[in-house]
Amino acid sequence: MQETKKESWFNCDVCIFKQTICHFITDEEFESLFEATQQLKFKRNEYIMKQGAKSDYIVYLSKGRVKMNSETDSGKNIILTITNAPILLGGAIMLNDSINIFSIIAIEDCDVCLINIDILKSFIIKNGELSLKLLEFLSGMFKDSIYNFISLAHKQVNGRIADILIYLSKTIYHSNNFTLTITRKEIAEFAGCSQENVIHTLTRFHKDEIIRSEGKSIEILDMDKLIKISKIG
Amino acid sequence: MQETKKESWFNCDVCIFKQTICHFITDEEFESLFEATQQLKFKRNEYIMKQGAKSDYIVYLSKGRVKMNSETDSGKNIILTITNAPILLGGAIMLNDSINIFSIIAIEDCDVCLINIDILKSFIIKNGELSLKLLEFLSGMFKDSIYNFISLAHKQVNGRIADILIYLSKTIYHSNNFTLTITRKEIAEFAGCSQENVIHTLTRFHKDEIIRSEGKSIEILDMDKLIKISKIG
DNA sequence: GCAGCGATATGAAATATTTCATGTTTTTTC
DNA sequence: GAAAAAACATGAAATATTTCATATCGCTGC
Repeated sequence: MQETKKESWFNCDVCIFKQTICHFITDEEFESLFEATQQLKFKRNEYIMKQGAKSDYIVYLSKGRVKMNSETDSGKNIILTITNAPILLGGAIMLNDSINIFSIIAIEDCDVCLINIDILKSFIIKNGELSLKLLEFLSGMFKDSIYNFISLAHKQVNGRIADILIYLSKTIYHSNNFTLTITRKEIAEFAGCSQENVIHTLTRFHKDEIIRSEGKSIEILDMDKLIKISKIG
Repeated sequence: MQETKKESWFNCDVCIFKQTICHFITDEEFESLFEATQQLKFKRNEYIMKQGAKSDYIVYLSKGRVKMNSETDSGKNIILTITNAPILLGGAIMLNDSINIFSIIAIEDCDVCLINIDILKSFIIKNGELSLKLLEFLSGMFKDSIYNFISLAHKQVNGRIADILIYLSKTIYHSNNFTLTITRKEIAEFAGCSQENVIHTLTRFHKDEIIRSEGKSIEILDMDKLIKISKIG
């Protein structure tokens, strides 16, 4: 992890967070927030936010993809959801607790700004409209994790793998033909089943010509069939 | 469901929501919010908020207990969490969407105030500190549902039933000896397994003298053992 | 107070999933 | 470029869970 100088690394001109917040605060106020912000790069599998740790910043993910991960004492993981930049990741502030109940981990190389919560809160207190706007930003990831919860609880493995393939295609990679940036093990953690079961299911979908699966490369051949499997569960 | 006159039903003097919000808004502002608020009573199994419906209010549960429920097209249910009064239930506003992705259903007779979102938002815009306070109120239910998600994903049925018994004892009924206000079927929907599996597990815990189970009456005999089962999963 | 319905309970058979063992392929490190 | 490690793949056995059939108990409605 490499700490960088201000504005010498990320292209702040196209930053959606900056564009949004500058509607509500002055340039001077933005400068004070920016001075307190850390711009960092994370490599795949590095922790952006650590479960169990205290946290006094929120994360603006300007580039890359992350997973929202929960780990048991015995080292078992569950992925609550996966998400794309650009996005604001609230972690603790979202759930009103200073201790993170899950980790946020890079699944690809990521560009991240760590934004000081106390300064941000001081702007929120002065400008209530800002809080509604930030809430708008912060809620997406939780919604997706609730959809995953619902999938996990309602469906058998076929339906869950179908859900995940659809989610990856439509929301993460924006293509029916994509190169995975997560392993089969991570897909299993996302689906709440064993790695062998994921591999068996992907193989069966490949044989049924629903997908074409060649290592990390996945192509959705029959989205309608996949959606049908998702619905059946 | 019975609509009632203002202040002729609930004891508003002890209302935590009123006490809290009156720190941030004037009596006149409170009056205008109150005039737009509906005070309602719900019986067990009545819908306070309906999945798939639009919603322009948030719910203050002043008395009773509710479940946060998701239903599939085929009628299968999952309970994301169960919660006690007094609590503020945000539904859509929490996830920044006007359509509810889950239902809130009474599991006992409930007293509820439906609070107009637009009026509340107009206060938030004027007073940013209020938004932080409301966020504090609104996040608890989601946090509990995330804990349930994590339990569901990490653990086998024994561990999940143990988790639920602990949660009911410590958070819902505040006693090691309680009368259930949910059925075995609802416990199964909360645990994401079959009703027979819940009954088998409760019977086994009864035989192992971890709990005493007599119909709706449950007593936790060995909380340490239950916690151990919860940890093992 | 009784009949009917819903909830609870039990145990066995069927199904879904995990675990295990082993091998192959791909990626990473030196 | 090669060796080692990680990821992927396969199939069978073991385990967890659901489904099914049946019976009993408790609650609701008339």
